[in-house]
Amino acid sequence: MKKSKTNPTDLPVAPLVTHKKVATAKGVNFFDTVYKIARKIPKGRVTSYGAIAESSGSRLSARMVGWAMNAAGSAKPPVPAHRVVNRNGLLTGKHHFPTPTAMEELLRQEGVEVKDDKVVGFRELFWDPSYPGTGSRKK
DNA sequence: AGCCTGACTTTGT
DNA sequence: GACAAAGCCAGGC
Repeated sequence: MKKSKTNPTDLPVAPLVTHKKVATAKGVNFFDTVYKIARKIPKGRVTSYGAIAESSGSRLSARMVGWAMNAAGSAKPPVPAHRVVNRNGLLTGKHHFPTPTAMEELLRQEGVEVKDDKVVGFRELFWDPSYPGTGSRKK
């Protein structure tokens, strides 16, 4: 039971990038999908690339999510990439931020405690785009 | 046009 | 429990 995208909330399609043709020649922008989901992440909550990837269509493409985030810096509206961490709750992408501390700083501002580059209580703060109500992990 | 890398994840040994 | 390999898609060279 993981075939349908299950978009409980029919959110408007992202305006996507204008000045650039943003990848994907297939019609559906993987990036756009990722941005859409990433923007849905509630404040003070975090999610994993795999969760986004799964909601995007395939969790196998978790890497692409990270790649998309890389482009997210130029995406509008800005994507809260700081709320996206790896499955370990580790801020793997912090090095890609303008500053190596920007990510954890942002998380702390939202009430997320970060210890040793990893989210404290990640399991509790984890927000699954497919199960926003329960907020629990599928696993 | 082809090869390599990349902010991940899962499974197997 | 740790290490290695495979799979996904896209971008850069």
